Amino acid sequence: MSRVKLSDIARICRVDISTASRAIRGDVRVKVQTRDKIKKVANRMGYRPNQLARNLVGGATRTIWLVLPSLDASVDHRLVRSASHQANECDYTLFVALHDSDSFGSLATNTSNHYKLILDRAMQGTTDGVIVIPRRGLNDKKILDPIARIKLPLVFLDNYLADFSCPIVTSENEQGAAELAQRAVASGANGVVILFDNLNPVDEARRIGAQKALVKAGIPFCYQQDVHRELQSFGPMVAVLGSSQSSTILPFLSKHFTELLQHRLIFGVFDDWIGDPSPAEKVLVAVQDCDRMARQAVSRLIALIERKKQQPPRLLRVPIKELREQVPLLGLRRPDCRD
Amino acid sequence: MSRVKLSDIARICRVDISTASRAIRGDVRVKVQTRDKIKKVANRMGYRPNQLARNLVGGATRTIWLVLPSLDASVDHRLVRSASHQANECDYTLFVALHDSDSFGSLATNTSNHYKLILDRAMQGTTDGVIVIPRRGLNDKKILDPIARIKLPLVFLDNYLADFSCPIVTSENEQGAAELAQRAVASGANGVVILFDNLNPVDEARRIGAQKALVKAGIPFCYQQDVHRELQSFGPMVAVLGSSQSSTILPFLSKHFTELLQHRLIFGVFDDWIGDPSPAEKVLVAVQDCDRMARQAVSRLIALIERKKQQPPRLLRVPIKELREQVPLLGLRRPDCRD
DNA sequence: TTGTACGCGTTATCAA
DNA sequence: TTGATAACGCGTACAA
Repeated sequence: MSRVKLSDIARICRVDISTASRAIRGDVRVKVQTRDKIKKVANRMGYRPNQLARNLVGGATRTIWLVLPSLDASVDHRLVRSASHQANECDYTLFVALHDSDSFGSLATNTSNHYKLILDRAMQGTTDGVIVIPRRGLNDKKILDPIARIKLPLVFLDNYLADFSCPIVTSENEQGAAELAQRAVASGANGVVILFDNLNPVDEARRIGAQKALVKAGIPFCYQQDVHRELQSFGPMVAVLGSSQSSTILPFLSKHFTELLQHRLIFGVFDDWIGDPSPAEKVLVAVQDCDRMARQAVSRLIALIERKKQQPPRLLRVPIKELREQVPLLGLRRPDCRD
Repeated sequence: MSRVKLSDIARICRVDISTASRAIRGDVRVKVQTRDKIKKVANRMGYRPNQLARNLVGGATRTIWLVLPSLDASVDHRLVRSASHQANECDYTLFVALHDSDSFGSLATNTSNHYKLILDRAMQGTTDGVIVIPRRGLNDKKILDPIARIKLPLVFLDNYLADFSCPIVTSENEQGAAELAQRAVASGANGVVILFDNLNPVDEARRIGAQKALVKAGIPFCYQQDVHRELQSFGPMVAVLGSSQSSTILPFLSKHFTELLQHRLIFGVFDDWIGDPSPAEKVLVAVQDCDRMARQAVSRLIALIERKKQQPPRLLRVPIKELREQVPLLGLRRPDCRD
């Protein structure tokens, strides 16, 4: 288990530790002969410099972390994959850490402890910078503040906290939601239920986008809390817009099942819809450009680390990649749909 | 700016660093008054012990890595999620590293460089142990050998290399494939195409399992290379068994499209099938118990790290979780496909 | 109960 | 071109 260390190869080569250190890092100030010999010996003995010690004296690790609550949503997979790719291409190694906490389940105490733990480690020189995807419903300010204080390079991805001065990469959420609303209207919706909350900037932007579009189109809409009152006043076809199938639409659906089934339904969500449109006769999906988002986040973080000039917009909004429509697989459900 | 360290709070409390060190770790040999005071000050100043330094003096990092080629398959998501969970519960932090290389795409050179890089880092004291999911088609022996030499705790998950003496957690692959075959036969298959290759232990086990089951059932079968010759001799209904939809069944399907469409089809795969059974009238899915596999892998790795007694079977085969059937959503297909 | 002094493996700053 | 020495932040025998 004991690994070969610098002093070992120094002793064997009959040079000082410092010489060995320099030789191994390819310092030109060491004579070529000596350098080659030392390198050879080091290689032969399978020497691996101890990163812990290196970091302790304060070097770069060429390592970045992607810290996120969980891998539950498909967006997360995509972001992780692309970020990892991009990091590799830039000769960095990206490590992914999940802290298992989101707005819903899990005890806030325990999980936010893991969150803190991870960020704590990040501040101890183990990584050159951090990409954070904050939790949707909880406020991460207190947890992230120390990072800002230390001035450890930080970039927000997807979601973000407004009161940090670091780069942010997110989607054109306002526009995406607006398009969802427009398409719902174009598909015949007589009224719209907006489920975007305002617990975080992303949902807020989406709420605003949907709202603006509907005002402009002159279509009535309401928010979750007013469904009881408003739903009847809507026409026969109702659209329900929310951020995700599993955490927004489905809970809402099961809560207001009987009322909703009195209408023809259209769902509008971000990212993806798994399976059949179900009680709805159509699902609209605004697909985020995860690949581009992740790549941008990594690039910006690395620029920050290497102190290069930043690209202008601190808050970068990546356009929605695609607006997809899904209908039941084998044609009709309900009276009839489409064309 | 720079973080508060032990010497800071020692100076403020007018005690020696060592006393502060003891107090903070709750050593009983320090007077209760002093201890409480020091703890209070440390808390107030937001002191966080530097793990790097702690580790350097010879502790553990309470950190483990999960190294895998990519996050392409849904199995991977599940494994990552559960492993992360389990690690957190054991008060370890799990970091996920992807090296972007699998049997298919990507230049072997560049990607296996990242692979090496990651494992190199692993051997530099930054982690207490590593869980590896090897690549399916390529041999990782050379890359993993150094890890074994160093005796860094290592556990294989899902797939594995036979010639390492570390714990292995995988599925009951042989039995799973056998069940797939049996179910295919029970569903009326008159002949079976086995696409499990023998490039790795997992596929090998599956191939053997399917083969044994079919011999026992007296149903004719063939491997990929003999399809041309054998397919006609099969009856009207043919089953195709492979490890995954995207990397096995679909490529095979498109390669032998016209021949296959002369038969009624059943597909059998592991883990999941996304979307409609397509030209097949039924899909059989052997779902691996990723949660249990990941948890076992983490537990075993931690046991190894903490030098606890190992559970007997070095090669643990977790039973298949479920054998699912998927048929086209709205009843039968056949005469007319797709619109 | 507390302080002294050394070690952990490297890098960096001086001298030589 | 090389060597001695001081950091880096912390743990811990050993001494007081």
